[in-house]
Amino acid sequence: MQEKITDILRKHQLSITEARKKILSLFWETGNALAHGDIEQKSSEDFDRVTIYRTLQTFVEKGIIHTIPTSDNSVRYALCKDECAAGHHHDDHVHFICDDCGTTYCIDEVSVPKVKLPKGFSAIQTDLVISGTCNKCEQ
Amino acid sequence: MQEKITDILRKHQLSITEARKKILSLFWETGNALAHGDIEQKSSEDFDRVTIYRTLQTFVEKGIIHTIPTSDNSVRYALCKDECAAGHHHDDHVHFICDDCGTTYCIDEVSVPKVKLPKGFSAIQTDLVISGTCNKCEQ
DNA sequence: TACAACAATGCAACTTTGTTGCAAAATATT
DNA sequence: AATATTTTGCAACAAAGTTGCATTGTTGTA
Repeated sequence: MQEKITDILRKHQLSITEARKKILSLFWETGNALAHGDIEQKSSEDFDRVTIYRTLQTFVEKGIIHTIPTSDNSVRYALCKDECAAGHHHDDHVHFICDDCGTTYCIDEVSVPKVKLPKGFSAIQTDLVISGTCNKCEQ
Repeated sequence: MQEKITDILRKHQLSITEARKKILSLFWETGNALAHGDIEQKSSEDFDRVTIYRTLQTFVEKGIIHTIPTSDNSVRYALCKDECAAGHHHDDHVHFICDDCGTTYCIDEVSVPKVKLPKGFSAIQTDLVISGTCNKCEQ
């Protein structure tokens, strides 16, 4: 586990620090997406708020995590798959946000369908975000 | 024009005030989506910041405008079509955000494709947001 | 039209969220 | 182990969003 974490950091040419190891392992443990606030709650005793901001920013730039757009002004982050490289994210899976429990899922098995745009519009990034009830909150 | 604006407000059982008329007409004039900041810039001399927050909130609740999720922590708002009612938004069109000029478009002619979700997940709202270059910034 | 009831606004104060510069501490490099 | 480089924490700040309350504006009714 710790081995895997440090491996990822090393692969992306980042120095191994406590903050980065902790935050990265939070993503691995939960499996789901995390907002800045989530991380702050789970590690505010260990790290300064500023460190979390900077760490997340670094991870996004290096292609370790990607952002998920939401309607409620709270960007969430989730682990990227291996194909993501620095500055070039290739996350074409669907994101699901549960209205009940607030959990954000990466639905890897469903990919975002291609869409034809009007003349003059060219797509670089496509995000499909679905909200509703997740499999834990159903019934 | 002014007639149309007051009509919309009346239809949604909202009292006709200067702030609401002004903000609603801003949406009609630009045609595109607006962030809170955009509105504040265009009317900060006329209204207090708080009034804009509350007006936007009211409009969303009444189904006059809808929010568009973005990855950069800046919720944008756009006019709803007639099918939207209080608390029940039915916007199934695609949203496009230009990386160059920042303009947010509602692409009404393209509708969001239906997506099959894993067992236990049920969708209530689906948002498809595409970023790239718009028809004014191309070439 | 004037009046009362109600709703919306502005103001002030506050909370939350995010940013920046710089010295101290930790990490990497030799 | 010593130096160069990076990262972190702190403080101070800027921006974004919220809340309570007195004042103003709007609506419905007489």
